Amino acid sequence: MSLRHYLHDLIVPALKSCTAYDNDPIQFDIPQQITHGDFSTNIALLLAKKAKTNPRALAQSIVDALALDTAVLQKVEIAGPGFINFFFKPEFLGESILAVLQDGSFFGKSEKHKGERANVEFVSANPTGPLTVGHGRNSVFGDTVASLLEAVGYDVDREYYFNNAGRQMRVLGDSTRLRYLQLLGQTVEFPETYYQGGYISEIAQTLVDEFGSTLTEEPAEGKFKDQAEKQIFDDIKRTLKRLGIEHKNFFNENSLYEEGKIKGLLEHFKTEGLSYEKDGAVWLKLSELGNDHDRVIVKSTGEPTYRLPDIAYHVTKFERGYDLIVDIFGSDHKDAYPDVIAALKSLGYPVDKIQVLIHQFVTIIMNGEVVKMSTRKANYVTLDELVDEVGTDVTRYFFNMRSISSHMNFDLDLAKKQSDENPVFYLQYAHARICSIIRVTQEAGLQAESEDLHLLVSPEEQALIKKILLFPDIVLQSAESFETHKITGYLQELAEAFHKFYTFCRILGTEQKLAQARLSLALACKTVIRNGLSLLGVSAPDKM
RNA sequence: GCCCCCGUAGCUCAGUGGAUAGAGCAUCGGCCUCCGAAGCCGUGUGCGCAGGUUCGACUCCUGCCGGGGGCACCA
Repeated sequence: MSLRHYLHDLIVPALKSCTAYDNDPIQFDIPQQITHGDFSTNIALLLAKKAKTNPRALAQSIVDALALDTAVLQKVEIAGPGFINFFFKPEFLGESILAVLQDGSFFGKSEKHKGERANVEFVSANPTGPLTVGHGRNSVFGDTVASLLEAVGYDVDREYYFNNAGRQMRVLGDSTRLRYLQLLGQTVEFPETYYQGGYISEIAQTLVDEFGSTLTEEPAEGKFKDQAEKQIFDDIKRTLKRLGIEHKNFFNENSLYEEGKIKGLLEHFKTEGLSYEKDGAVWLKLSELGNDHDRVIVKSTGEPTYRLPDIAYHVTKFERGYDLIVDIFGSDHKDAYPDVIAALKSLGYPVDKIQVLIHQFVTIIMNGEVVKMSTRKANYVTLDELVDEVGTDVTRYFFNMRSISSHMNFDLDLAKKQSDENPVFYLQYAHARICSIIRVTQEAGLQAESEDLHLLVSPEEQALIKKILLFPDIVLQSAESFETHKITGYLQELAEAFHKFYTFCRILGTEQKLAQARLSLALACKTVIRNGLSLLGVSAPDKM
């Protein structure tokens, strides 16, 4: 049980005894000043209005009603306008480290959402070219959100939605065909609007190697498209695997047509009076569902627009029984989802189970200039190239350390040149340092013992202990708010607390009982760093 | 014109309506006969502007200014 839970359970009976408390959330802050206690709550300030009394008086009656255990809490005081500040007993905090050592790799996880199933859809790039640095943010963030959800008990399916039909893919096939013909020595014009990337020629070369010149009459949508799709998809999966990302499901949009989902949906909209025909196209009456404009769902050519399969796709997510449906999009997709959600709502689905997470774009800076990226124009930096330059750990850490609502600058030159100064090394160094301490102290015949953890009362020890005990709260908050950067921020603070502990609290040369307790604390810290980095998909090396 | 995101230290960014707004990098200055100096300690007159909401606003609301993205019978 985290310290916050302890305080919550302590204060609720007191609140009920002296206010009209009806399960409002109770906030426990960690004050910036240590003189304001380990935790602080503003509950008296919030409830004073309802109770028609002044906050300090209410705080006093709450404190008077607390069933205090003096072995756990040293002091509870009222401060300022009516804050209630809690001071834990240092010896109790020291002994709490035992739970971390016992839980090991489970520490930080919980079973709050056990029995619930979640679908996290991310990447979902169509197989028209290699993943770019821009896809990196989506990929890494999505995978980490999935890991966080698993850590709080969800059964998570990672899913990749793709479309291997339509105009984009026809152009891809024809681009490959033209490169093939060029490789055979024919002079053909290669349109500017076609895929310009060098990978197209590589695919064409494999066709030359395998089939020679026998494909000159082959249609673009035959072998050319198939081969391009296969090679590109293999490439995408290989890139993702380098980042430790593996999807359980690859959902092909085409299966929605094959299984009649599209047709059924169209008929449903028609019979419900939610669609109509105009100018030879079928429109969805989104204006009646609370959105601004009606939208075309079937073009006058008879081809559906992306909205129709997107709706059908989300219907399958509900049909597959997920309790939580997470969609991770770049900001260019933000105009699409309100239409999809409105349509799903009209179909009677509980759309509050859907969480749409939109990340802002990554701005790539190369040679001091902003690079505008386009797969078609091939002026991108691939995700593979980024991993080549800075490695998996730095890539994953970097994309996770910023809030997704912020635009992100990615200075490639800086990332390459100063990778030694990347914050991820600060954490890994702390971990490697602890591993080294364990090696050296073992050689000196010292073992970690949990008998005397109450001896850990110095400021540096207490600061580190409090950080460590906070980890389960951070994991839960990060998971439920879908914010991976809370983990990276926390780990920075944890590593800082450790490095200070290391500097001021020596183990070797200290009285044996205290030395054993300190070694236990170092071990607990190692456990949390490792667990935290593991959530992020970053390695925790024993040596660097 | 409409919609979304952003504006916090020289730079990159944190900051669930709480008490004296933080970190990393950069600058300058200290600390290794002692468990890893990839570390520690010190060093800074910063919340775009103007109103409003309230006990309290970087945080919520309105307007303005500035930057990014999106507004197709493309996906």
